[in-house]
Amino acid sequence: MRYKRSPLMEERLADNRQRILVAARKLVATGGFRAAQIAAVAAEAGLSTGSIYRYFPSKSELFVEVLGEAVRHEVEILRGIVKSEGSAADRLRRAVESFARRAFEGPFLAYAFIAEPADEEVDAERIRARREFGNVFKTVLREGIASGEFPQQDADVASACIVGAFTEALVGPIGPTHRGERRREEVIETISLFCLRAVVGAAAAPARGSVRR
Amino acid sequence: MRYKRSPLMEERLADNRQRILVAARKLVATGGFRAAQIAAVAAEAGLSTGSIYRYFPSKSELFVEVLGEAVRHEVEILRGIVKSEGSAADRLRRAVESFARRAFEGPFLAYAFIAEPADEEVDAERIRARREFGNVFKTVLREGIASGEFPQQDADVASACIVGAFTEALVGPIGPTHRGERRREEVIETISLFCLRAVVGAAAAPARGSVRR
Amino acid sequence: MRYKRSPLMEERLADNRQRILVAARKLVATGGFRAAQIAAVAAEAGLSTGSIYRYFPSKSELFVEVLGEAVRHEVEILRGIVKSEGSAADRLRRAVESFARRAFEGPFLAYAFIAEPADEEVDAERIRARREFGNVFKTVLREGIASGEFPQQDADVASACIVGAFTEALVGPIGPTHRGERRREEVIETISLFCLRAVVGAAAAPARGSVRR
Amino acid sequence: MRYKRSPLMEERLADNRQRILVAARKLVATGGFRAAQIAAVAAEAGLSTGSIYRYFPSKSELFVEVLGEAVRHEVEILRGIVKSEGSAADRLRRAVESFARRAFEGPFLAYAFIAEPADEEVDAERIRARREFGNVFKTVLREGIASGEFPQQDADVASACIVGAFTEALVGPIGPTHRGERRREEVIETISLFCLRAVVGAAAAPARGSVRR
DNA sequence: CATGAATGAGAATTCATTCAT
DNA sequence: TATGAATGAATTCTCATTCAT
Repeated sequence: MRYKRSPLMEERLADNRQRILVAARKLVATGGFRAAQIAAVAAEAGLSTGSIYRYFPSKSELFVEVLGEAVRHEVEILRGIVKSEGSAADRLRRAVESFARRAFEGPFLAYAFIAEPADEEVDAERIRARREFGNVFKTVLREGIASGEFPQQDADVASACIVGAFTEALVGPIGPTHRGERRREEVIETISLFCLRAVVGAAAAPARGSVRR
Repeated sequence: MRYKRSPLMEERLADNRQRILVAARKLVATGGFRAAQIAAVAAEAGLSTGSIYRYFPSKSELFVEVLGEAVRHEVEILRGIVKSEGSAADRLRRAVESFARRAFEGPFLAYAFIAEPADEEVDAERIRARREFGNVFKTVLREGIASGEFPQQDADVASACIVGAFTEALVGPIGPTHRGERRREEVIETISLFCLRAVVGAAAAPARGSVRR
Repeated sequence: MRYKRSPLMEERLADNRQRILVAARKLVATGGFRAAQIAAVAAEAGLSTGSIYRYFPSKSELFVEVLGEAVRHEVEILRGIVKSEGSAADRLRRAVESFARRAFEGPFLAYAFIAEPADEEVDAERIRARREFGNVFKTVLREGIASGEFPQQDADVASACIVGAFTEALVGPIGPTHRGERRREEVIETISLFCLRAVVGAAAAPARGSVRR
Repeated sequence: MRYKRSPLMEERLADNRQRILVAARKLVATGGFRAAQIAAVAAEAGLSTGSIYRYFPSKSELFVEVLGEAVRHEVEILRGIVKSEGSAADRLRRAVESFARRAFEGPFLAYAFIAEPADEEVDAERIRARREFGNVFKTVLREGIASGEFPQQDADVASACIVGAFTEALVGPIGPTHRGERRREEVIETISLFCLRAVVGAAAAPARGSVRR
C-alpha cells in the first residue's frame, strides 16, 4: 500500500531533516564533536536514532552536511560583501569584520573550522571549507592587485593567511577557555586592521638583508 | 642484593620512551589522532601495548607529551631568533620563515596545531601550545611597538593573527591533501611578507569610512 | 510523531533487566564474582555485552543491585517474622530457621555474604547488607531484653554474632565444597538452637574466674 | 659453574622467602587482596617481581601459603589453650577471647577469613582454614559434652557457629569501616559470653511449639 | 642468582548502525 | 514510517608471568 508523497508529507520530511541538521550543529557548537553522538543528536532533534538514518546515510555524511551548510551560508554573505561597492581594501575589511562578528555570535563556525573532526570524510569537508573561504578573499585580493590598490602578491597564499589570521585570533576569545566577551569590537577591529595592513602595506616589505643592518 | 641499572639498560629504557614518542608523533602526523591508538603506537614502536603503560600512565598523557615536546622544541628555536640581533621586523620575518620551513620538513607540527584531539586533556595542551607560540611573537611585536618600529596595535590579537596566518597558509600545502611541494620557498616568503606588512604597514589602515567613498 | 511504548515492549524491557539480574546472580552463585564478567552475564542472559549497559551504568552498579535485591527480599521476610506474634525467643528461632532454610535452597545468598567482591563499591554494599541483617536481629534481641525474656547483653555485638553464626555454619554445607545435602533439617535446627541458647541462656555465663578453679 | 648451597646461602634463601610472606600478609591486611599484586609484594619485600617466582610458583600458591601460615600459627595457640587446664567452658571462653584479642591487634587474620580471594586455589585454602578453626573448637565441645558440662549438641555445626559468630562480630569493629577501637574489651567479652551461653545454656532450648503459644 | 622490562591475554566500556515491531 | 532496543567491533588499560642481561 504505497501512497504518493503528499505535499504535507514532503514538508514534514524536509522539516525533520532540517531539525536534525540544526540539532547537530548546536551540539557541535556547544560541546564539540565529542558531544555529538548520534543518540544525542536524535534526542536534541526530538527524533529517534533510527530516524537519523532515514535522512542521512551515516554520521559522517550528516556532519559533512552540517559543515557544508554553515559554510555555504557564510560564503554567501561574504561574497555579497565582496561584490558590493567600494574599494578592494574597504570590501576586504568589511568581509573580515562581518565574519568575525558572526563568529562571536555563533562561536560554532569559527571553532569548527579548526577542529579536526573524528572522521576522515568530515575532515576533507573541513579543508574544502577553508579553501572556499580562501577563495572569497582571493577574489578581492586579485581585484585589488589588478587595480594597483594592493601591491603584487601571491593571492593564494595571502588569502589563506587571512583566513588563518582571523580564525586563529578568534579562537582565543571564542574557544572553550575564554567566555568573557569583553572587548568584542576592539578585537574585531584589530583583526581587520591586521589583515588590511598585511595586504595593503606595500612599503612595509623590507629589502631582504638591508634591514638586518 | 640489588643490581645497579647498567648504562646499557638505561639507554634502552630512554630509548624505548623516545621510540614511543616518535612512533606516536609519526602516527599523528600521518593519519591524525584517529590513527594513533595505543595498539598502533605499540606496533610502530616495536613494543607491546602493555609496555606503553610502563612509560606513560595513559594515552592522554602520552599525547600531551608528544605535543608538548614538539612545542617546546619549536618555541626554543623561535625564542632564539627573537632574542637575536636585528630590527624587530627582521627578527619577526626570520622567526616566521624558520617556523614555516620546518613545517614543510615535518608536516606534523603545523598539522597537529589545528587538530582537535579526541581527548580533553590533549585539547587543553593544544590550546596552551598555540598560546605559547603567540607569546613568542608577542615579544617581538611589543619590542617593535616600543621602539616605534611598528605602529601602535594590540599585540595579543596581532600575535594570534600571525600564528593563525602561517599555520593556515601552511596547512594547505602541508595537509593531507597537499599537492606536491612546488614553490616551497615562494610560499614561505609570501607568508613572511604577509605577516611583516600586517605588522609594519602603519599607513595602511584606512581611516574608517573615508575609503568607502 | 512519537509512538507510545507498547505494553509488550515495556514487558520485554523489564524482562531483560530482570534477566540480567538473574543471570548475574546465577553466575555469582555458581562461580563467584570471578566468573561474573560482563561478557558471561550477557551470554547467560542471552544478550550482547552492549545491552547490559543499556540497563546498568556499570558492572559495579549491576552487582550492587544484585546483592541489594537479594538482601531486600531476605530482610523483608525476616522483618515479617520478627514483627509477628510470639515470644522473642520464638520469633528469633523462626527467623534463623527461615533464613537457613532458604540458604539451603538458594545457596547464592549466604555465599555472597562472605564473598569479597573484586570491587570497592560492591564491597561497601556487602558490608551494608550484613549490617541490615544484623539490624533485624537486633530488634528481636532488644525486645527480648526489654521484656526480661533475654538477659542483659550488648545487642549490637550479639546480633552480629547471630548473623555470623548461621552464615558460617551454612557455608560449610552450602559452599563450593558442600558434601551432599544430608541432614538438612538437623543442621537447621542445631543452628537455631545454638543461637537461641546464646541469647537466652542467662544462667550460662560462668562467673569470671570462678570456673577456672 | 654450580656451587653447593652454602649454609649462608640457605639462610638468605629462607630469609627472602620469609620476607615475601611477610610482605604479602602485610599488603592483604592493609588493602585487601585487591592491593596485593605481585609487583606490590615484591616492592614491599625489597625484591624484584622475578624473584617472587623463584620462591613461589604462582601468585595463588604464595597466598595459599600466606593464609596457611597465619592459620597454623593461630591454630597452634588455640590448641594450646584447649589442651590446658580448666573446665571445658573456661577453655572455650579463653580460646575465643584469645582469638578475638589477636584479631583486634592484627585485623588481617579475621578479615581474611571472610574475604573471598580472587583465586580459586586460595578460596579452597580459606575454606580449609575455617574448618581447621572449627576443629579446634569441636575438640572442646566434645569434651564438654562427654563430661556432661555441655548439653547434647551437634559439635560440627556448633563449632562452625562459634567460628562464624566471632568472625562476624569482629568484622564490624575491625573491617574497613570502623577504625575507632573503642570498647575493645567490652566487645571481646560480649562475644565470648555469647558463645559460652550458646554452648552451655541447656535450659534455653524452648520446647518446640510450646513457646509459640 | 637477581633483576625488572617486556609481554599479551583478558576485561570493561562506548557508540555507530541495524532491524523487528 | 518511526522507533529505540539490540548489537558487537573497537579501544583502553591491568597485571601475572617470563626471560635476556
